[in-house]
Amino acid sequence: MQSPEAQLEILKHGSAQILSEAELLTKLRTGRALNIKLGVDPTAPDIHLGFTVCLQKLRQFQDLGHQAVLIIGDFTAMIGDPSGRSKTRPQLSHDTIMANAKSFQQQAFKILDPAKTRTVFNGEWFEVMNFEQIIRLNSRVTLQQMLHREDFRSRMERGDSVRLHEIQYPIIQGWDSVMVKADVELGGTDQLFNILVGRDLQREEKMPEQVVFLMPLLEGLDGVQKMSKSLNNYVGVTDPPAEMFGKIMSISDTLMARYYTLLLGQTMPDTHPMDAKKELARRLVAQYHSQEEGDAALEDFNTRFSKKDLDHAELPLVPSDLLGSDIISAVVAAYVSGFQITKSRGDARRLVEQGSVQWQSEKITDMKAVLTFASGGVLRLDKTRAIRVG
RNA sequence: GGGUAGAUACCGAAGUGGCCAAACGGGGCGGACUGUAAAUCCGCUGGCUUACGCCUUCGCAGGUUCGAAUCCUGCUCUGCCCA
Repeated sequence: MQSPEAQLEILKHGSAQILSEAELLTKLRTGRALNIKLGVDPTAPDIHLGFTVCLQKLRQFQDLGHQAVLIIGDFTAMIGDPSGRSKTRPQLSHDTIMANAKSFQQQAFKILDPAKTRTVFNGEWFEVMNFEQIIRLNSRVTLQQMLHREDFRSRMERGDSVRLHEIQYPIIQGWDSVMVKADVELGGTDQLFNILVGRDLQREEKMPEQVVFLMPLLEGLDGVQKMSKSLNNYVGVTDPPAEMFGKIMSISDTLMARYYTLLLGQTMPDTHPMDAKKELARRLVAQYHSQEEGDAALEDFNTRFSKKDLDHAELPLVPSDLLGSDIISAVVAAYVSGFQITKSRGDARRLVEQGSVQWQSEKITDMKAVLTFASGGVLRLDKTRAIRVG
């Protein structure tokens, strides 16, 4: 095992903030395997690259001989966190959550070492709590403390509602830390407050306090807002190779540098930005699928977009009898059958009108055009999608 | 419980009887230019229609009117102030 000082050096890389390094060093010096906590709410079955930033760090801890404690928030997920502006999150059934948790773990283990991971569900201790215990837990935290939290404060200033149970979230999360005796809690920078509450609770329980270990938040594909499902700017770990590759190719150059450090832990190579981006995309596909699929995705991207050779690209096959003979119906059918995307006829008409649709590399802008979709022909729909007539 | 302001399309926001499928901004999509980058320019952005046009939509349910996002009644939800 590496010296505590060396470990700290390794761990610091890529982190946003550690409270405090001195405390962490002290813990590392004890020489025992530390409990490194990371919590997740299994509200969706798949995870995205944003979350892997923390998972990678956790893996690093494991490689240094520490114990990962992955907390699946089955309890918290079931309540449904209604934060966010407009809609209340649908409450999930226990079955859905457990299914999500299962696929979540599967994906997390693409990064984590299962041998050094303890997975626990927080329903284990919360479901059995009675009201008295809950009140008692609540008595440990002040309202002022909770209201100081940035996102609550700003929501109140904006005049948005904050429901009472939301201010319990930090407490719930903090109690998790007590239950698993966390030495370190990992999280994004937006977790600072929650993790600090964990420290408070641990102190009250006369326990050593956990170190707060924050990772930067990964920006989503738009390059501005943090990667999240609801903003639809994410790359899912389970996205098919071509899609994953394509999404990465669409990011800005600035963002690419960041992805290199946060997702690969490396600096961006000093090549042409486009080559650097292809390399980034290839490696991410390789990591979450396989080396071969990474190479294949790169090759396919090259034929499709760099050489603009749709004829030799891998495209979904759509039987000609589904397409009909008018272009509008064909486009709609191609979206549904090739990509499971529902477009209205108006959408399709717009695409045709605006010159997005091509049949056999010829732009079709006349929506009255009657075409024969011969087998093997390529129908281009938009920038990224095309189908082959089967 | 009392008072008061509000609920408009993906989001923000205008519109307060007909000229409203609803200004404007953002986002999204498409085109040109590119490196599926950035920047810029142009177009589109409820459904059906080649089109004329038709249909559904302005929190929900009723009502007034030739005609309602706009007026009336009730309900639901939210902010703020008071208790």
